Amino acid sequence: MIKKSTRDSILSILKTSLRINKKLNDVFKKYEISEQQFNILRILRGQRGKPSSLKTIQKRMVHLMSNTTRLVDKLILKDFVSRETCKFNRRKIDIFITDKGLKFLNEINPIIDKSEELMTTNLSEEEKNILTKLLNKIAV
Amino acid sequence: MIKKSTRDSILSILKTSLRINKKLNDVFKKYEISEQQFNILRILRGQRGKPSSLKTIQKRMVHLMSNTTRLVDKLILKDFVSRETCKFNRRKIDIFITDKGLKFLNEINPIIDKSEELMTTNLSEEEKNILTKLLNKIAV
DNA sequence: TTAATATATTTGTATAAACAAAAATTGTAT
DNA sequence: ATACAATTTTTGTTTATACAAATATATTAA
Repeated sequence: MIKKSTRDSILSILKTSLRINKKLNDVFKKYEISEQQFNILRILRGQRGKPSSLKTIQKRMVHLMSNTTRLVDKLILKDFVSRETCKFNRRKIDIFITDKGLKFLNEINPIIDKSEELMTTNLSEEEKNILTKLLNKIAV
Repeated sequence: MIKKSTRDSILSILKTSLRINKKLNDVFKKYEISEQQFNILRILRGQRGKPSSLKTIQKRMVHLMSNTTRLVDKLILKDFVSRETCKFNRRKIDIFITDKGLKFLNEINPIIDKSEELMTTNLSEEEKNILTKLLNKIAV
């Protein structure tokens, strides 16, 4: 028999995650971008000019799903990233964020940040830290 | 500027949720059922013989997505549920879990439970309770 | 050098999800 | 009774996801 505390905590994680995603997606939708595309942009910005390969991006993505290729395709259509084959290893694809991509990111990022702050207003600093610590001990 | 504690806690929730889902899906996959189908079966079992309408199921589902119809279609193919139009309101569809469905659920449920216990072994009872309490204060 | 193996990306395909619109039935107001 | 609105479910369509197979390049070993 499963413990009530176990079921409750697991279920709370799943449900809270869905609530968070829902709120974030409201913002993403307004800006006509998907969460995954947004995450890729952030990963690329973090590179500060250095190119990323698809593999690198994929490893860092929150949702490690399969089709980074097709996500990048969409970002290219929007002119948010550029893609060229790596000079030193032609198997690799170098992906960069464009100025337009950076500009877009700088526009939407504070809104996401604000949304995240708003979602956690009911928690103190200390509580957020405890929460993070506890979560990191789950399903490792 | 977003607080580190905020970003960390939100990201931890999303990532932990993905880890949990991944582990659960390993079990579901082995039993050739989807998480959503499993959830529907559990909702139906909770009715103890009383029929559920699609609407009721949808409201109780963790992922409140749209296509309960097609999920039920799949459960019917497996003979896990049955469907008939409600006698009193012909717009409604009465959905029941079958004996085969119950049997299946009783088989897979303890495995899911065990998996959930395993995922939370690093937390004490008290920690799990704290976790649940903190999560329920987020994105409400 | 050649063959075999490993790595990185792309493509194909099958399935699921999101969303809107349609269809069927019921309830309500005039 | 009729028209109109509300409820419940189904269907259509577009997009996303998961997974496997294919392709291209690089590395290693014989």
